[in-house]
Amino acid sequence: MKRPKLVTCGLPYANGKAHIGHLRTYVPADVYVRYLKMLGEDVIFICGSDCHGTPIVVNAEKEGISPRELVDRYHDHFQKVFKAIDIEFDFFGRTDSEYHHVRTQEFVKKLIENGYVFPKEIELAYCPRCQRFLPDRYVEGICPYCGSVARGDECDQGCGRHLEPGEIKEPKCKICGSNAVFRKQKHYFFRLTAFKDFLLDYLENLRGTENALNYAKQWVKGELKDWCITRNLEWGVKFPDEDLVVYVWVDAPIGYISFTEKACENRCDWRDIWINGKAEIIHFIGLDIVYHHCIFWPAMLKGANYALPDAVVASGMVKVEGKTFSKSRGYVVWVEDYFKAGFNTDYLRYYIFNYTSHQRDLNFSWGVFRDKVNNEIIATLGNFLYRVMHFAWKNFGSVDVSEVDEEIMQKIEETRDKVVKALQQWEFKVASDTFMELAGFGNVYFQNAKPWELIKEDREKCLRIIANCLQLARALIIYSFPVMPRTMEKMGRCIGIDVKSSKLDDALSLPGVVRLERPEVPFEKVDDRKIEEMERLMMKRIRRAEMAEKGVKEEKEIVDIEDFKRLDIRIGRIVKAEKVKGAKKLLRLEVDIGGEIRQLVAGIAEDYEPEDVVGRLVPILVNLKPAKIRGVVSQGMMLAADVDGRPVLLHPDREVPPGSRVR
RNA sequence: GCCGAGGUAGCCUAGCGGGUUGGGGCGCUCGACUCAUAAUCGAGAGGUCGGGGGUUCGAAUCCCCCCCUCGGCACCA
Repeated sequence: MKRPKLVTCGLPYANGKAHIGHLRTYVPADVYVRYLKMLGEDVIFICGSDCHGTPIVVNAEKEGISPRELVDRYHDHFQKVFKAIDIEFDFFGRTDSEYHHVRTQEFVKKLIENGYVFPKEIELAYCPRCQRFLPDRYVEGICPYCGSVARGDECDQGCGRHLEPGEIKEPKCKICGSNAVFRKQKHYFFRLTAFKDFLLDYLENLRGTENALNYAKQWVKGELKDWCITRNLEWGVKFPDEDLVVYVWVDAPIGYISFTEKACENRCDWRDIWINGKAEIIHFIGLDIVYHHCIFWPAMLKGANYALPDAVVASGMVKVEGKTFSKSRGYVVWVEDYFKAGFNTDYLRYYIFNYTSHQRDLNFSWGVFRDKVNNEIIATLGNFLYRVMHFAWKNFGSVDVSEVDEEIMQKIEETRDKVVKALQQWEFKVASDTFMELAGFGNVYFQNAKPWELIKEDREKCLRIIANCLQLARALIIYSFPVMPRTMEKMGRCIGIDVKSSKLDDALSLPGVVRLERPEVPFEKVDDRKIEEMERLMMKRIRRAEMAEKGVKEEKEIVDIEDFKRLDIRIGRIVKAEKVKGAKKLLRLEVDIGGEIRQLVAGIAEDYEPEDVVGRLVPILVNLKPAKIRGVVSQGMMLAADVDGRPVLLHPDREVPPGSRVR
């Protein structure tokens, strides 16, 4: 009997909508689990909402609702999303439920009992008006080193230094804006430092993706610090005998245990998995939470006498159209957007699973999405399935597939072996490329065998060819089912396979007589107009975010033509340019504005060299009140486009005399 | 700044215990075919292997320096 497996996904934080970054972890995990099941493994797949923590409390407050109401909303949302995209957890729980609190408290008590938790007085920012202690990200003040505006724990806009509690000057509460004070308070710490040797040893044997393991090993070799595991909040799991809750990163991973308990009800004993170590535990996470899963979590488990994870599989981060994923800057693809577009959900599953190595960053692009769907899924895989099934149905109706060429069976078996091997190495792109290659092989075979000619001359021979092709099609449907379950279930029906209950090895056995139904077209093409629409939606979102960030209003107030006429704008020719001493952004320009040479200062030195601009025609606002900049008098202003804060020079469509008016 | 991952043709990538002309896929060009969703099949063009230096008879592959991208840096999920 093989060791059963428990597969988990990093818990989505119930504070925002599902986006493509979430799917980057969940889709491959789901596909992996489906393959395991088709390999006959006993596997439990769990996940759930992470419901605690400060941001949820603060956001709920902002909206004037309770944290639970906020969590309800996103918990439901995620469940709907997962259902819609065929991510099938055996259990999807939530960390604000009773059973999870019970499990967490028991866990923490065990840590205390084993001597791994100790109290310590620390100084924390406290807002007298809100009457509460403030997490660092809700404290704003002045950096004692450089004088910039800084947040509680780091001078994020200035010198970048890490700030210790109590260091920041003039602390203010970011929520209500009033002055904060520092107060001492007793908190509890987890003795992470006691686990250094254990972790070094453990990480040597932990399996998973290298990006996670190397990163964790490096951290542990350095200095570990004990870890504060309590917070001043009402919302969360109560810390035993204190008016504090446990830190969300303590209780969230314990969700893996409490959700397993629920998933195991009437099925198995969760203790076999989490206490007795009888199952293999595999965590799928995003690269951003490696620290918690490879360091905190194993130490906690060890400290509380639980079983340890066997593998941590970390997915790379998602970029959007080449830019760093950012909700606030608009570089985000919500799963809802995708649903609204009405695309087959299997496309997105394939795209995410196949786009690049699981460990690498995935650069989401609607254009690439369209190409992959139209050229790979449809042209290669879909076309092979359809041309074979359609040909067989139209010409024969039923085909005896009790005998298939050795060459074909070998190819099918090779493909299975390669897929399985790739999965074991978490090389998901390789796994899916492998069955796509089989589809390519099928197309070549069909093309070379020319059954459409044979049917006229040698019906028997044609039938043998088609039997071979049908066996290839069966294999393809089975092998690609975990990635594209919805479509492959449909295609399976046309060819008489119940894929849902199939095993991978079924592709290696012969079905006998296959009765064909009129095949459905497996996939609809992705339309360019739809893609353009999605791109426009994203551009709109990005632009709106940029506006909001810069604080620029959509349009300035309406002005009279007379107001505009007051501005004297002319085309001038730059006749001389040099850098302003001591200023890296400034150039001193001499500009011919039509019989008169003006001196002005322009902030373009970071983007243009003096010799690049001499001779150029540029628009100049000549009646601007003169100003002294860095000791140099500027009699006017050169106009330029502002692109992300960088100047881009403007010039007339054709040569015009200096002094020409702009109106 | 520190740590990790990465930088190979327009895009996705293989190769990285050094060794015959750096593989594959998409796109592109040309040709073939028509069973099939203008799908398929064949051929071809396209690369200073991030930059520079070094080791070597020989480097994408080893060493040094630099540049760029992404993630993390713990009381922030």
